[in-house]
Amino acid sequence: MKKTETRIQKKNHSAIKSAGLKVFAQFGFRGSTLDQIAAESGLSKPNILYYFSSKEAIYEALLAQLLTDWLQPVRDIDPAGDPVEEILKYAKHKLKMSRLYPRESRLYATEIIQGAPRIKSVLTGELRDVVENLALLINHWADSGLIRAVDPYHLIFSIWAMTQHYADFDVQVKAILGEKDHFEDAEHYLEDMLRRMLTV
Amino acid sequence: MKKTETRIQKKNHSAIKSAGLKVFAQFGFRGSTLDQIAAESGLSKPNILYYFSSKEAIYEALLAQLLTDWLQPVRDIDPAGDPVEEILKYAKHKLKMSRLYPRESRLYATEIIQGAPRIKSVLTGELRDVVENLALLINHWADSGLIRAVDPYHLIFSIWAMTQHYADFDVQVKAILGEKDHFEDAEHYLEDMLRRMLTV
DNA sequence: TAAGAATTTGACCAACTGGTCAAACTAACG
DNA sequence: CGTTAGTTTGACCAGTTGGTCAAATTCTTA
Repeated sequence: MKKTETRIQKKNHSAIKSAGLKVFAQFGFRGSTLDQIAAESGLSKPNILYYFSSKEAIYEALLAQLLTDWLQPVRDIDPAGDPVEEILKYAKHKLKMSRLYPRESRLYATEIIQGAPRIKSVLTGELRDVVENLALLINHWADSGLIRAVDPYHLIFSIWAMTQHYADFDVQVKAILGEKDHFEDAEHYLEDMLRRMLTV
Repeated sequence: MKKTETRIQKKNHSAIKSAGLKVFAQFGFRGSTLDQIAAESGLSKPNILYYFSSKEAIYEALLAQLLTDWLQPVRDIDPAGDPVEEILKYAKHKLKMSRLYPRESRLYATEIIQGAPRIKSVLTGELRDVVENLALLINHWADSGLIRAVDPYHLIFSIWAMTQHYADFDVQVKAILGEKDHFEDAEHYLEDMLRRMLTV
């Protein structure tokens, strides 16, 4: 039942979302204007509203996409794999997302900081379930003696915090470390930390 | 040369800053309105502008205060103290700030995420210097064999990221862990992590 | 308690906001 | 090529925004 988009629709939908991401990630929902998105996308304001019914619709389309991309890698953790390597794989994946898609990370961060008014139900629903399952798996691994016993929730939080930090606080990191790429060192540190935490 | 504030000035300056903190921390600078701050503080909009020359002036007063409070505990680290305990003391202090002053943390986070347009010079100046000194100290401790050799910058980032996470991502943490206080567990996890990282 | 200083406010303004709409324009396709 | 569906826009609107200002009110202090 999915209407096929025309060539122009495809192009403009994506141009608007791309511009919206740039603007919303920097100013948050209320701080962003349709005029900014219009300027950034190269389309006129009425034209933007021809493709999305409102400013809010653009924002929500971005959030929806984001949440999917966010949750998938958690689900991809293999209960049958090597525990330390699986957690490390996940952490490195998140770090890579911070490097490649810092704006997505910032958009998510501003939404959460503002109290997550539009996605609270996802947080207490899908996200919570996914995290709970992962926590159970980590506890199971610990019980089996495959990793050291740690609080699974705070382990997950620490991975999120550390990886997203490099996207969200990018200017601060760069102010301190300079402009050269610091992700390699970050990955090394993260790996070292997780191995120390998880190795028996 | 500091003009002494009248009783009313003292009261209203602080009421405005308190209201401004609440509003700015949630919506960012551009997303916040003077009307919101007026409503929150119980003062009229023109009255607010009698005490602060502009919306921006309120925001900047808050940021200035924040940066001072932020940097002091780094300076308080004692080079003559026990390295692991000093770092732990600092990390716990930061975590306590996240618990007691989450709005300050969120205000800072939104400013940084938005590219730190008004405090970039502080980041590349004062903050950078303070962090550089701390990094030198940590390296010195490592050279003396008092702690394990770790990248001092990423160590600092990991402390910032993990502690501020509990303030900035509060709704997400609560969505996953429920409403009960989780700071005790967080502190235990943080201490465990740092000891593992730093102990030779 | 009266004068002067400090405080508060209602009315107002120009710029900007998200959004509408009819008309004009362009692409696609038989 | 002509018709129609899809696209784009200029003009416009009502509500909100940060900020001003003169007048009114309240405090302080001699």
